[in-house]
Amino acid sequence: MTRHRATLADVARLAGVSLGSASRALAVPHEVRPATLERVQCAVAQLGYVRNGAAQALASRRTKTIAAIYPTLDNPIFAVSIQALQQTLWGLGYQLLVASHDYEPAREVDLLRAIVERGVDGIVLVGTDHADGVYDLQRQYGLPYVLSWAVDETRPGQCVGFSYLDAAQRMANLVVERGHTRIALCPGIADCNERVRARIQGTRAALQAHGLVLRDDWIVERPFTFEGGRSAVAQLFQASERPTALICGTDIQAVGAIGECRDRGLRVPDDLSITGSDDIELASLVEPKLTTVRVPTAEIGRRSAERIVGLIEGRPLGETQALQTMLVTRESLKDIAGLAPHPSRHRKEKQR
Amino acid sequence: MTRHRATLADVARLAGVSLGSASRALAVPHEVRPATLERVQCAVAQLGYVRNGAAQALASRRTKTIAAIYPTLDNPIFAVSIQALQQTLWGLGYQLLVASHDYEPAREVDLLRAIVERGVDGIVLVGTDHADGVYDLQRQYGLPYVLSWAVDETRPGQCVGFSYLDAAQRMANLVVERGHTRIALCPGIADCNERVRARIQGTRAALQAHGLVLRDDWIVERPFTFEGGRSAVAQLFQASERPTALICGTDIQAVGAIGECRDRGLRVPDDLSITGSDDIELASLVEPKLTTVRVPTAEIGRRSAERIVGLIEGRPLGETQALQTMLVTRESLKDIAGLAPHPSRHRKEKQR
DNA sequence: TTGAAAGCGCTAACAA
DNA sequence: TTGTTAGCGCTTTCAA
Repeated sequence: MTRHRATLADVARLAGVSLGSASRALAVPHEVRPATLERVQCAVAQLGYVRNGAAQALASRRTKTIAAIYPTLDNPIFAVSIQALQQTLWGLGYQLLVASHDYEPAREVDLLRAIVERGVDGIVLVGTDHADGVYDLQRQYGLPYVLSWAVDETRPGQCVGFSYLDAAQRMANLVVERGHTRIALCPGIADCNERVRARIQGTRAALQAHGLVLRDDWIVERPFTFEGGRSAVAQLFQASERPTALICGTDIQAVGAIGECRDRGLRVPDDLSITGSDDIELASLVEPKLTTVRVPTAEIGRRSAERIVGLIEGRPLGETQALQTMLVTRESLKDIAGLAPHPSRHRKEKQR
Repeated sequence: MTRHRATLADVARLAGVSLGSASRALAVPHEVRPATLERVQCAVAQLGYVRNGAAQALASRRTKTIAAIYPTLDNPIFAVSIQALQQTLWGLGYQLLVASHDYEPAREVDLLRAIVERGVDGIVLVGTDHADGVYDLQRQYGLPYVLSWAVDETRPGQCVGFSYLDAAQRMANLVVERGHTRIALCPGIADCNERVRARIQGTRAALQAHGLVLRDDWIVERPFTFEGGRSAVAQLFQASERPTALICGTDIQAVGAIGECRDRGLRVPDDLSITGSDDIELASLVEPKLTTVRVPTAEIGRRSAERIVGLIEGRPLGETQALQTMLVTRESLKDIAGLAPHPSRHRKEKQR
């Protein structure tokens, strides 16, 4: 209720110590005499003193704040990761500033500039594909940064993620092993998104290894939304030649695709197998349950927090290594090996 | 690449103007001579000058940052709202600091204290039910705040939300009109959450108005997660007497409940009608599609941003009024009016 | 272990 | 319109 907040000088005065001692009592309590400490603490309580962060930041050159820039905040995969990031940072004594660029590269540069102006100790970005301005700003101001959802050998110690390439290959292998040869891909939108490109590349490689080809007109780039998945199905089914399997870049797209199939009277997986990626909680709640690849969503948030703080506080945590992903097979992917469309094939189905 | 960032003094020196002019050129460009402005801008560009936010905050007593404290960040309803909040704030020239307390009141006080220390211009909270410490801190430091997801006549101009009471009543009315008399409620967890209490109260009132009662053992308090919905169904179906309808507090719980029913071989809505709330995108993608109540999720984020900034900048936006909600009827709620449990009844089913 | 004092980089009041 | 200057509240030498 006082007109202005008590300052540290007020505290020092009331405690009968110097400004320096008061500051130390708060910052390094073990370096002041217990008696001094107590008097300061008492004065703090009495005045309801709360530190002025701006002054502290100005004098110490540390803001104890990390900024994170995401494509969007409302994709569940990012939301879960942000939640873990924030919680971990809080445990480490840092606050989290968030922003989203909605997949617009230019916007990301603007955001970053504003954030640098505002002052943060470190930055967490998503992926490796950023406008030059992003890296320029970082270089210029020597801000520590972590690229989450990424692995990049050229940036040891700055990435936290898993291999999208590997995950895509394994999923494609699984689909092929289940007997599919007419496979479509709804990978997201490749522009400015190396994760989407890795997905395409991995899928293509896996198909080629089996003597199949990933047709260009069956790569349907759509946003990472339910609607994106819906519209991919709509697009694929307006052509005469149709795939038997659709590999989606995210579970969200896959669920949207399933919904669109239902609305069109297509049975999943009988008429179309659909797979997702991420293994969000929803994946096992939809009908049919989704075959997908589990990715370490919360772990990425947690480790990104630890790593950026480690970088800031000069505790390098060693090189990063790719986190593991895991195929989760459920009902949305049908085994059609042995059920050849025309000629019959024979092959053991169970357990491979 | 310079060892330290250029300061405004550097800019002023290079431009051959005073510190004050340089400051004004950046803050109020129309109040300096065009020639001066240009020289400053030129120097800024040449030095790659970026303002020091801490110094600016210290001198001006404004941080251009808003903090928002949410129960969790990964509930889609909050994620969408946060996204809108952040985008709107960015347009108004503010940054967003976020934190989550995981429904622990004590944690919220800690977070708020840390945030106040760090320095923000205003705060956005969720709901009205907060530990005393929260309001104490606010009062003590005179921080402007907005309560989102709330309506409260005692705080004119500080709330942005809709009436949970009204929404709950209307949903309960709908369920009763469809012929249900054995109605269970999975409202969330009431402790420290006035929204959940309003839901219970509204549902109870609606039932009473129809001469029905909301049985205490059919109020199943569960977290706002898929799992919460699952476990509500599990709980209800271990008793011998069973409801014909389950009203869930969120779509997430409703989808979890549907999943649990499926796993137990119960048909929705034939064996159990299920309704949700929020009308998240998923609501129309699950099978059966969810009857729910649409709430203005993004609008709440947007308006909260406008309101908190209005409060800070002394542009009061007038009293807040409750936003509107809308019942959305889909397949998960069965019309059993006219279909008596044993004796058969006849009545037109379609289109009501 | 403590106190004194010099900034940190900027804003804003005031004077010119 | 511009320059000068006194802080904003804290951290951090340096000396005592």
